[in-house]
Formats: sequence, C-alpha cells, structure tokens
Amino acid sequence: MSSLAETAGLFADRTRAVFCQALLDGRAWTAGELARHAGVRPSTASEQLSRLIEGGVLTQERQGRHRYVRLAGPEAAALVEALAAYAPEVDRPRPRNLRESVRRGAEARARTCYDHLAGRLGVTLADAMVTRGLVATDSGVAVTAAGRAWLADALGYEQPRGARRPLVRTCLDWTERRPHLAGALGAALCAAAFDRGWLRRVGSGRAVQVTPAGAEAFHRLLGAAV
Amino acid sequence: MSSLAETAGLFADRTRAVFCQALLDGRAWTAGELARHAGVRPSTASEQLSRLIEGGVLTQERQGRHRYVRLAGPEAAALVEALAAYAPEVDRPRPRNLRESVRRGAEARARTCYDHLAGRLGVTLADAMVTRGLVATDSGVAVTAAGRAWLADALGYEQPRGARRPLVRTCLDWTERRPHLAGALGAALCAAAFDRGWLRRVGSGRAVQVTPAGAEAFHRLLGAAV
DNA sequence: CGCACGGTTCGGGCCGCGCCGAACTGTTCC
DNA sequence: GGAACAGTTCGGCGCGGCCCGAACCGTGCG
Repeated sequence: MSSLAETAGLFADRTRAVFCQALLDGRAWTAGELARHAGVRPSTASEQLSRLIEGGVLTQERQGRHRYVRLAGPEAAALVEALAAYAPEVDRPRPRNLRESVRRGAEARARTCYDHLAGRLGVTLADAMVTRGLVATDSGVAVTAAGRAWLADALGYEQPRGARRPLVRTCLDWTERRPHLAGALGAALCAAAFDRGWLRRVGSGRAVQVTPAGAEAFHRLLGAAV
Repeated sequence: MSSLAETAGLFADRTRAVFCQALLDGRAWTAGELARHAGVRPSTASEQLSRLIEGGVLTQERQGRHRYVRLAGPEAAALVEALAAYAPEVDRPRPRNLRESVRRGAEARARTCYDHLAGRLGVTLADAMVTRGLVATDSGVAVTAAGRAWLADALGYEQPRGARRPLVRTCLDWTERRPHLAGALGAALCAAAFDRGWLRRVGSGRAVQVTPAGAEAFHRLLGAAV
C-alpha cells in the first residue's frame, strides 16, 4: 500500500538519494562502500538501505559477511533518472582532493549509467546512431529498420518477442546535459562492448575506458571517433 | 540548487502529493478548492502551495482574491506521472458518499490527465490508433507516416519545426493499468475534441463525457466504439 | 461603509525522522 | 581459539516538518 508520497519519501533524504545515484552505475555495492561514499556511519547506512529495500527500490544479495545491494530493476533506475533529470543539482560532495577530481574527469568522459553507457562516450555514440539513421528522433525516439538490422549484425541482438522493455529510450546525461540512449538497445550495446573488450572498467567507480580495439570497433561500426 | 533529495521531498508529503495528483487534470485550482480536497486548513494549504511553487513544480496566477495554481509544465506533469506510476496506490481518500462514488465512476470512464485524455476512453483511443497503424509500439512508441498524415487531415495538427516536446509519449493510466497516449499528439487530440464539441466537462473535476457528435467522430476517424 | 470571504502570516505544539555510539552477531583469516 | 572485520540492533538525542488556530490583509459585494 505504498503511495506517491511514500514513494517520493524514499528519495527525500540526502543519504538515500546519494545511495541511489551511486547505484545508478548498475553495479552491486556493499553497505560499507555506500556508507563511506555518503559519509555516514555503517549503522545509518544499514538502516537506510533496509528502507530502500522495503520500498522495493533496491534488492539485496548476501555473500559471506557482505551485503550487496543494487537497483531493483530498470523501472527503479528510470525513476531515479527521472528525478535526477528534474533536479538541476546532483547530490554529491564536491571533489576534495586530486584523486576525486581525476575520477570525476574519467566519469565525465565515459561511464555506465545503470545498464547502458553515459558521459561524452554515451552521447557521442547516440549521436552517431542518429547520424547513421539507426535511430530516429523526429518523433520521440525509435529504432529504424536499418537500426534493427544493425543490432542483429553488429551486436547479435534480436528483440525478444513480446518484450515489455522499450527497445530504446532516452536518458538525460547529467554531465553532458544532453540525452544518451537507454532501453534494451543501450543495454545490449553496453553488454557487447564489455564482452568484446571494447571497454574496461577503470578504478572502482562507474568510470570506463575505451580500449584500442573499442576505438576501432566504434569507428568501423558507427563512424564514431571516441 | 535543488537536488534529487530536495526534489523528491516536494512530493514526500501526503498533502502535497494529493495536490499534485489533483492538478494532474491540467486545470488551475484555487487554494481553497485544494485545501478542501485534501482535507486540510486553508493556512496549511497556503504554506504547502508556496513550497511547491518555490520548487518549480507549480505556477500561480492571482485573480482578484483567488490564487489559481497549476502544474508548471509538461515536465513537471511527467514527473508526477512517473512517481504515480511507480506507486501502486493513489493518495486519495476512499469515496465517502454516493456523490464521490459516482464521480469516481465518471473519471474511470473518461477524464483528462494533464493535457491529454485518460480513463477507458484514453486507452481505447490509444488502442485504436495502434490498430489503425497511426502509432507504432514495436520499439518504444512512435508516430508513423500514416499517423502524421492523420494528424494533419483529421485534427489539422502539424508538428512545429524544431519542437522540443516529443510528438507522442506513453502515460500509464492508473485506473486501467495500461498506457494511454500523451505528448503533443495526446494534447492535440484532447484540444481538438473539446474545440469541436466531441467532449464536454462533466461536474467540477477532471471527468469528461463523450457527446453524440464525439461518438460519431471517434468511430469515423479511428474506428473506435466509445 | 461594513461585512463576508479567500488567502496569508505567525507562533506553538507535536510527532517523526535521521543520525550517532555502544553493544552484539556472524564471517573470515591466522 | 582468537583477532579483525562487515554488518545489525537499539536507545537516545536533536532538528525539522506538518499542522492548527488566531490574527491580519485585500477584494468584492450589498
């Protein structure tokens, strides 16, 4: 029996908001990592995580003495994105030291956003797909016939029959302030890129790096210079 | 300098949530009407409305001794919709008397949702547009070439060049639990329907009624039986 | 002019929430 | 077994939010 007010209340606290935005990288974090990230005590983090799980925004997985949490699903991620897109500012402390600044720079270049790609890389790839006529943006956003063929050829991805998830969806990039591509297409592209060694994680956060093979692949498949 | 937590906080109160959901009918309400609707004192309503306006969710217009408020724009409406769609329950008191029940029934049949149509009418028209091939739902949602022609012929609507607003967008209908159509298309259809006497407001809420001329028009233009 | 009315402001009361530290449970590693 | 570590539970504290009533301000109407 949750209501709009209760749902909104889940995000109406700085600590919980920071958790959700951190988890937008789509990976599972431990309770301790999130506590440090948000600057609160482990006991506080534990309580707040329980509330988010209770509210259905997160799910947990226990492994040994660790508690891993992640966003409950694409709907939850979309809701966090919608709120973040509407809020001009992001709940994140200003960088305090050089390490932090470097990490921010890496994230602005390329990062994951839930299960797809964001940052300059994300919007560059999105633009390339539009330029190549794989995605049409003249009325909302949609995958063209050419785009569908490309997904099958280049990524080996076919939309499952009766799929509930939209094939493509826009997601406002909050470093670029322009949309990048999410939905099943965004997820397939991101997954394929990791599978084939086009990208690798860098550091412990959501930042990623384009490998030489990736640069070649993005140029060959999309005409994108990254 | 608002943040995700602050933005969510705007909706994290029962009274404010009730206000926003009432205003989803797209019309301007006076402060007193909203106070009565939510069951709070005028002083409380006044304070809460000021917070929502401060937060950019609502805008106000003063006329004589009345303060009219409405949702600030389509983005704000979309955010309320996103939260409402995620929250299984709606913040509205159960109907207390026969009048209330009748009104609920009328709203379930046909109502406005911000600037487009909802209820059984809304989803029926959406289904009809899909069936007729005016709107394609196989990859997200998009208006087809035939749909564009239909908009021009039947409604006299042309998408403005360089329009920022998506031509079509889905909006989850919370009485039907299925999507209906929003975006510029939804707004154009709704506006045309009122203009041409296909619909009229019934009662003081968001409920609407299909006129005989409307039933004929919906059948002729969309093959929909409403 | 005076009253009714819609709305606002202010002070005060109350409750809930978010946070912490301390004590505790359970896991891993030596 | 013992130490280190991740996480949880609980009591308590303090702040802030939400609401109300009372007083007040403008507008509109008789």
